[in-house]
Formats: sequence, C-alpha cells, structure tokens
Amino acid sequence: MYRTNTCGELRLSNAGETVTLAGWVQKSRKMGGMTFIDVRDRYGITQLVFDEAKNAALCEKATKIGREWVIQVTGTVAERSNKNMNIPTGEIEIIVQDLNILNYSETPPFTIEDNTDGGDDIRMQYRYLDLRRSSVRKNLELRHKMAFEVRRYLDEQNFMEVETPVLIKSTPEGARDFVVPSRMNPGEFYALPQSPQTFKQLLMVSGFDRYFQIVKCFRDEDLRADRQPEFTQIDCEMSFVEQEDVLQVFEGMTKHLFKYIKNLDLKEPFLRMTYADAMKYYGSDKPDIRFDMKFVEITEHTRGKNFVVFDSTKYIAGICAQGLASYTRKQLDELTDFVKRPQIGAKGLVYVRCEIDGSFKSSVDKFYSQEDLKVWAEKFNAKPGDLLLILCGETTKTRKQLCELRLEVGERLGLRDKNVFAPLWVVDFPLFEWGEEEQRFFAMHHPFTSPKPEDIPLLDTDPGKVRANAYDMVVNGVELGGGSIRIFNSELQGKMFKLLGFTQEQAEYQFGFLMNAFKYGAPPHGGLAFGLDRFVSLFAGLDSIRDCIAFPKNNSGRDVMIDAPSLISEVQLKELNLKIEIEKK
RNA sequence: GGUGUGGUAGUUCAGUUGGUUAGAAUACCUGCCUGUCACGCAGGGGGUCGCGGGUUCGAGUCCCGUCCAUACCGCCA
Repeated sequence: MYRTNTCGELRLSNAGETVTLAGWVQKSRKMGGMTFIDVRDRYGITQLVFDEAKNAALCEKATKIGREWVIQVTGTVAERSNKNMNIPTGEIEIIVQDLNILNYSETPPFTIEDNTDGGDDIRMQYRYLDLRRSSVRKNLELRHKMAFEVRRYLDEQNFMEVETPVLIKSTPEGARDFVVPSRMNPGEFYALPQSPQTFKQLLMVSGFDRYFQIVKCFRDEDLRADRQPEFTQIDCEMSFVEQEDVLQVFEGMTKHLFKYIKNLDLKEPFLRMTYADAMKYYGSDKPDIRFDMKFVEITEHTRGKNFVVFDSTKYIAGICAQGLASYTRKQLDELTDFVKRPQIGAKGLVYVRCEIDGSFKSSVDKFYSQEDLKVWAEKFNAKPGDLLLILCGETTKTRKQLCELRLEVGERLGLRDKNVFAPLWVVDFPLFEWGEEEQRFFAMHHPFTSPKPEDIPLLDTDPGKVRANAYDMVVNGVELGGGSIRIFNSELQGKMFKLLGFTQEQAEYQFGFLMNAFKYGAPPHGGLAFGLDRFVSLFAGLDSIRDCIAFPKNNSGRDVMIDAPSLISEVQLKELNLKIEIEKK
C-alpha cells in the first residue's frame, strides 16, 4: 500500500496516528538543522518535518530532494507548534520516520503554484505540469461535477444517454467539417460531427423519446477564446414536445446546476426576449442583461438642424451611461478611439454631458440647442450627471457598434460582475438569414428548424420574415446553448431544402436518410444543445474555455504538447490512396 | 484572409535619443541558519535579444521580410 491517507485530509484529530503519504514535493525549506517539506497531491498539501538532532541521516536525505520529486513518507501526525491557518492541514505536520524517493524530477520550466511564473505558451507545452496547479485542477473538478449533475438531472427526468457515431458524413451547410480519409473506400471521406443533430432526430423516430449525450463535436473554423475546434456539447432531444416544454425542462436543468454547483437558488422564471427586441435594444442576439443601458433611437429628433452627419444617416441611437458626465475629454477620446477601432468601425462618437446644473454639453452643440439636447435627454430618461453616447449609420452595423460600446461602458462602470448571473431565453429567431454574397437564404439555426405555424404562409411570399421555433439560452452575454423544434413532416422539410437552394438530388444525397426516416412515423420533436465548455467557464469565471479543457488547442488549432497536427508517412498516405500537394502562395 | 499587441536569462519582464561589459525579480546551484510555511542571509552560474536581410562607425533599439504566440474582425447552420 503506497499510502494510508491523502495530503489533504489529516487534521488535529489525527494527531498521534502513524500514517503513510505519497505525493510530489511542492517546496523544501531548510532551516539549519531542521528541514520542512511540503508534499502535495490532488487533495492538498501536508508539511513534513525532518530534525537533524533526531535522525541526521534521514534529514540529510531530505535536504537533497528537489521540487516535484515523487516521495513516500511514513511518520507520526503531530500538532504544530507554529500553525498555518491558511491551509486546511495547517494545524498538523508529519514527523517523518521513513522517507522513500519514488521518482526524481527535473526542475520544471515554471513554478507549480497558483500564481505561476509561467506564461500561456510554456504552460500549454507542459500542460501535464500545469494541471498539477490547483487553480487549473479546480476547473477540471468543476467540469466533472457539472457533467455529473447534468447526468443526474437528466436521468431523473427520464433522459437516456445514447452514443452516436463520430465518423459520419460531410455536409456543406454550416461550419467547415473535419474530414477523415477512408482506407477501405478509396477517395472517400468521413466527416467528424459538428453535432449529432441528425442522429438525435433519428433516435426520436426510433422512439427514444428523451435522449441526451455529453459529446465531443468538431468544427474546422478559426479559434477564439470561447471557441475550440473540438468542444463538448450537452446534446438533448425530446419527442412530443412544444417549445415551451423544452424551455421548461432545460431551464430546470440550468437551475439545477446553479443550485447544486453554485449554491444559488434561482426561483424566478428566466426572462424571455424576442430576437427582434434583443437586436433593437442590445444590438446582439446574446445580450448581457446584468445591466440595463438599452439603446434609445433618436433619429427623428435630430433632423433638420444642418448637422450633415446625422441628417444623412438612417439610424441614430445611443446609450445613457449613468454618472459618467464627469468623464474628461481624455476619457471621451478613449471611448471614441474604442469605437473607431477597425474591429468596431464606427466613424465617430457623439456625446452629450448632462451637467449637474441641468445644462448640456455636447460635441454637437454647434448644431443643437439646449432645448434640442433636452429632448434627447428626456428620450433617454437621463438624469443630471449622466452621459449620452450616440452613434449613427446603417441600422444593423450601428447596432453592432453600440453593442460593443455598451459592453465597454458596462465594464468601465463595473456592471459586469462575474458573481452575478442574468439568464435569458432569446426566442423567435428568424428562420432564414440572407447571404448577400451568395444571393440566397441560409438557415439561421439549421435546416431542420421548424417555422412558427402562423408564419408558414410567409415561406412562399417573404421567407426573410418567417420566424422559427428556435431559442437560445444566454447568460451574461454568453450563448450557453440553443435549439429548436424540428420539422417532422417530410413535405415541409423538402420545402425548406428547396428554399435553401438544395436541388432535389442534393437534398436526397445529403439528407436522404433523414427524409426517408421521416416517412415512417416521425414524432413531433425538438431539443437543444449546451456548450459544456462555456457553461463551466461561466461558472468558474474564466476568460477562456481553454482553462477548463484538460488538453486544449492553441490559437492556430495546434496541440503544442503533442505537436499535432503533423505529417504522416508515405506508407500511410499510400494506404489511404492519397497524394499531398501543398498549394504555394 | 485582415487588424492590433507581443517575442530579451529556465520563467515573467525592464531596457531612455542607436553608443562602455544587456539588467531586475523569480527559479536553479553553493554556503550559513532548529519553527519555516512567499523563510531569511551571503555568494554563484545562466543570454544566438525569435529568424533572415538592410541602414549605420556602431542595432536589443531604426527599416523591410518572415516565423511564432495572443486578442479581435471575417468565419463559427
């Protein structure tokens, strides 16, 4: 037996016991004739004591031990004379009688501490060492607990976890597929699933009724802090449900997680907002509603005052930043530079300071009188001391810019507290999105999403106006998950494919199996999928989902630890009937 | 594909207007130290300044190219 206890569990009540511990050397402190060693495992840190006066040979051996060596010690649990109340085991120490060096370690390239001296790059390269740090380990522990609670809740709700294949068929819609060459079928490729979408729908046809799966999904698109090429979904589907049923079950799941993971009892039903309102008031389909600061449009109150910029634009709107009238010229310039960054792309920023004395100071007071500005301030419901920030331009673009500005101002005002959670359902998404380049409609969610029954006539007349039975769950501006009620009628599905520009043959080739299945008694069904990585990051307050993934990819989709992707041998290529020709730029 | 930021000791960073031998902290090594827990004290070793080219008497510093990292935009049904 390597150990009788872990390095995190011994307390004062264990004093006098003889124990054996095993773990990694966190730190060694030599104090002349006395040496202290902190030994660490997953569960904590325990201090070991070696006294030269009592056992010189053992103490000599102990002083030679370096960081991260693996040791096993047997000794007596004793009350410390100097207690360290900062750690759970700080009241005791082990008076070591026997020391066994199980393995040596080279000096790690960075310190294995919460506040490590290592940067992201080196930590990723030595991720197995990084994972020894409690701050990183805690994220994975949280992830485990969340996945466990998801399974517990869904199992209680009669959901059944079913595995679906990873080697499937490529489809051109949506994200780029990762593909895998087939040796046995020369020239043909599998695709890795972007989600188990079609399979879970087939499971509904099979009568599985309530399915879920915590499953890896793959998308070959550029990475972000919240996007990895392989990520994990909590994928769910239900039969004989309407939108309301799905929202209830998964609002329940979310509350379950808040309760058992964050110890927060959310009693109120989640707020709901239509996509149209989300865009109108927040310029985003995933608004952060931890703070208000809704957009106010003042287009009609700006006309005819010879301010060409406003007179010549379609949409003029802004936000009211409470208490920011005290902003200096320099701070306003910073905000202006912020919205003028190429990523945001605004041409400029108009401000109106609502001074304490009731007057107004604005970057456009050449054109607008105090009376005019007062009208604006009233529209914004602004109080003395507030600051109006106004952008103008093409409606959709300006809303996007205002959205960025709103989040920035919210951040500056400290309104985006990581310990506050504001969940929201965004509903009534449009069914289609117009692709300007391709001059055709695209499915906003995916091609199996059903239109709202009352909007079905619009499919023939004005498809852009059709609303879908689609919904997203958004918490603090993070899209945690989304789904829809699916089409279960093969005729309507056929019509969808047609509107999306599929020929009969293409639809047959790509989704024939699903259309066929629907001919054999498909039940009404719908579901959704959550991004587990994002969910964990949100709960852990992380900036990047990488921090809750054991072995993540870097910004270029590389695993720098195992150095993947990599070239494969000529033999492998030959077996796969592949020839590689890299296109040179 | 684009924009911004960065690349200097094992690690994290500083390095002024282009000018002597490129610094700090930490880590590492040696010695001292019997109650430390961010131990302390004294000393020591450690550098292809990402790479290539250019300007210059002289480049870590300026210019061009390139590679890598990173955040974002495009993209992500």
